[in-house]
Formats: sequence, C-alpha cells, structure tokens
Amino acid sequence: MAQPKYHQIAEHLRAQIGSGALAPGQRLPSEPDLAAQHDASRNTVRLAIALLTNQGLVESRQGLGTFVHEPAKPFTALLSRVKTPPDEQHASAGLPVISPAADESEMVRLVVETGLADQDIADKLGIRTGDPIVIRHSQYYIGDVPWQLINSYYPSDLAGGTALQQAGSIEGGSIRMLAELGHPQQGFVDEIGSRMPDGREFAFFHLPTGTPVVVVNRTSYSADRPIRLTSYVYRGDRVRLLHVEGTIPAAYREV
Amino acid sequence: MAQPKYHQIAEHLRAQIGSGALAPGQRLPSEPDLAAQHDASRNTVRLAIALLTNQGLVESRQGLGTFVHEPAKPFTALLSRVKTPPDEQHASAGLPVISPAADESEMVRLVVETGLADQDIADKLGIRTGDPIVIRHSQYYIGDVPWQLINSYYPSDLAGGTALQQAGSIEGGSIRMLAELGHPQQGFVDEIGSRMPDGREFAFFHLPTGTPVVVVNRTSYSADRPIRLTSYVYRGDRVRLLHVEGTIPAAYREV
DNA sequence: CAGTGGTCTAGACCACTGC
DNA sequence: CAGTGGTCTAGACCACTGA
Repeated sequence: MAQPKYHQIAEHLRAQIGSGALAPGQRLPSEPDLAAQHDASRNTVRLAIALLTNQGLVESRQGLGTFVHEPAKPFTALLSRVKTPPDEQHASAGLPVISPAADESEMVRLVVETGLADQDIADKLGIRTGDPIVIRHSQYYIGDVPWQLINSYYPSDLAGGTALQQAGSIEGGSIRMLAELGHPQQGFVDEIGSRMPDGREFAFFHLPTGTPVVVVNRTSYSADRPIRLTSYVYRGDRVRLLHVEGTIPAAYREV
Repeated sequence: MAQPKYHQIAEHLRAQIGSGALAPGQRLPSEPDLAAQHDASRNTVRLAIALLTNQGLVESRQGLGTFVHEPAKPFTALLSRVKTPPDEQHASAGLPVISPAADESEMVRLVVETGLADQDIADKLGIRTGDPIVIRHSQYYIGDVPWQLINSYYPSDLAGGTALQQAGSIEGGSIRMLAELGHPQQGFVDEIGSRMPDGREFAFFHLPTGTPVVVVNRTSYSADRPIRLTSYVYRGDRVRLLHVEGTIPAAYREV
C-alpha cells in the first residue's frame, strides 16, 4: 500500500472538490456511503475527513452531514494610517476596515482589569516584569459577524486612575485620551504573526477547526516611551491586512 | 458526561503542559499508558492527542513518542523599506530579515515557467484573465532552516524575452532589472493573510500539522501600471512581520 | 529485541437534525 | 421516525526507533 487508505480517500475527495464535482456548500456522501465506496471502515473514512477538516476544506455538522467549506470573503483592514486621518478613525475600533464598504464595527463587550506585566508585555512597554498594568479586553462585530478581539495593555503609571481604568468606551479613542494626558502618540510598531486559536478565540469567532488567527501586536510610542500595547486578533480566513508604500498609480488605488 | 472523554484527556495534558509539569521537548506518557490512566481505549487517547497536535501543542514521531512542541524562535522580517535602502537589499531575497542577526538567506531552487493569468493574478497585474505571464518560483533557507517560498508573476509584455524569463538569479534583484527595462518601481501594496498550508508548503517547511502559513502578496507598481506580483510564504510560527510608522524613541528602535 | 506511534476493522450507542 | 455525524471500545497488525 503506497499510501494509507485514509490518505487515498482524502485525495479522492480533495480532487472532487478541486474539480468542482463537489461545489462549495455541497454535502459530501455520508460516512457509511464513503466507507462502502472505498471498501473501508467508517473510522477510516472519518480519518480522511479529519484531514480535510484540518485543512479548512470541509466542515461537519452533526445530524446534517459534511459540507464543502464556503470560502469566506475577507474584510480588508489597513495597517497604515495614510488613507484614514486619525480624526476620522472610529473610537477604539482597531485597524480601519476599508472593504467591503466599511460598515462600522460594533463593540459588544468590554472588560477592564488590572494585572501584572509578564515578561513579553513588560519588554514591549519598557517596564519591569511584574509591574502593574491596566488591561482592556474588547470584542467587535461587523453586523453579526464576529470581527476582532482587542487586548490593550497600559502601564499603570499612565492609565491608573484615568478613564482608561473605567469600564466604558473611550470617547475619541484611547490614543486621543493618552494625548490629553500628556502622552501624544508619535509612532508605532506592528508585529504581525499567525497561530492556531486558543479556546476563547475559537468560541468567539465560531471557528471551524483548521482555521488560524492573525495577530497584530501594535506598540505605540510617545516622544520618549511606549504608552500602549494593543493586540488585535482576527480570523485568518476573514482578514486581509493592507500595507501601502510609495506611490500607486491612481487607477489602481482602492482595489 | 459533561465533556467527551477525549476532551477531558486533552484538557488534562494541556494543563500539565501549561503548568510546566510537561516541559517543551519532553515526552508524553505512551498511548497505552494514557489509556490505562484514564480508563479509556487507545483510540480515545489518540483523539485527545490529535486535538493537541492540531493546536500545535505536541508532535508525534513514530517509534519515539509524542513530545511537547518546542516553540520556534521566529525571525523578524520588515514590511517597510525605511530601515534598509533598496541598494542594500539582497537580490531577490524577499522581505529583509532583521533579527536574529540577519544571516543572509540562501536560494536553493529556482523554477521559471510561463503560464496564463488566472482571475486573481490578472486583476492584480491589471491584465486580462488568460493573458500570458512569466512565473518565477524560488525557495530560500536561512542556514539549514527552510525560510520562505517566493512566487513572482510578471506580465509577459514586460518580462518576455528578458533575463527574467531565464533560469538563474537576477543580479541586483528583479526590481532593479525592471527599472533598467524602463519600469522603475514607484510603490507597492502588500496584502497579508494566513491559511493552512498546501502539500507543497507542508513538505518544504517540514510542517507539523497544526501550523499555519503567513502569505504576503506584494503588488509593485511603476508610475503608471503594475509591474510585478510577488507572493512570499512563511511558516506562521517562524515569522514576525514588522511594520513601523511615525517616530520611535531611539531607545526602543531595533527591538 | 521491546516499545513506540500509524493504520485499520467491526462493531456499539449517543446526539442531533429534518421530516 | 430514519439518517446524519459524534463518541467509544477492543482488538489486530504494521512501521519505525533505539538499545
């Protein structure tokens, strides 16, 4: 046997999906049917389906069947601020969404707490491990689609005792609030990565197994020190981050 | 039974990994041992391990055992060119690597072919679906670590008959070559996303299951048209993309 | 060689869905 | 209700590793 049987079954199904014989949204043959077709046990068929599931190709729903995954149309978010002046940005809404037709994202939950910086956060905020910080967690939807999780970390000596430590959204955004506190943002550094979701992310995004998340860690600086660390978390298959540099011919802008 | 047994077993192992009772690199108890401990069948234990594997927490090796995944130390690559003037960039080496200690990446394989643009490529290159294009695939290592896959697409009316259509690396980089051909780059747009790897990526990166890839699609423009589309593919757990904007206090640069 | 994970079977019962 | 996937068992044999 050159390839294990469950790989062969997966390959057979993958081919049908690729060729369009099984279109997005369509139901696969049932597990007993596939077992009969390939002269295999049902468990072997399930192994094959697990392969496809973990590649994000299909999705099973109990009582209904296994379906070819419908590719999500991603939203595009901007890393740079060149196209959206800070004043026009929605308060605390995270990276500006430019397409499709930027419906404003809506915050549905906000948790504020205080804690101690772990090493990673301390390094980025330029404080010591164990120093107190203010943490703001929030969740955003676009319409009824879960859009992003935002976790912001502030050094307590900046945010302690201010509105940042109160639950409730910040009028005009936390960057403006920090500016009013005497710490205007002069620049930021984004660190972009990808990983598999943890349990909290899995639940919030209703993730099918086999879908990674994209994380943008943005460290904001005033003229002399870091003032905020914000982590934006997105579904990998629903976000495209855009970064523009130099001059783009007019005909190709806003693609 | 509140939770399925294999979730409970996975949870038990996850807790031990999180608490450090099972340190990175350490071997888990064998499947028969775990089965006995939890009064479960070996298949149920394997389901639990599959959960952890798909989250990138553990990795199994036949004949040896199942091991807690050692977190890879990611390389950091720059999206912007502010820190590295084009002249200092290594030819065709992709996004500049700035840490750890930028060893130059090394190209080991290059395939050049011609093909027809599919809709996505045609849209981005501003040509029509089915128009001829020149495609250059290459693979890069840093030391003996697989680092990136690069796929570049050029409209044939720009690249046809030039050195870009020959196998062999381009002295000074393809952007310089395009400039000499009368199409100097004036700007570019990066579109960054993440997904699960395909078979080719899986093999090249020696990916454990449960590791996504990060894709940067960079469309380069001259003053009046797109001149190149390049897709950079990285292991999600080995890359951090850096994007800098505004002014960063001197003490925090090059972190 | 003994011990590990990899593949596979043939069943069983449960939980959920739509009719 | 019948049909779907979800969970679980108790075995079997194979392929690989290190001693």
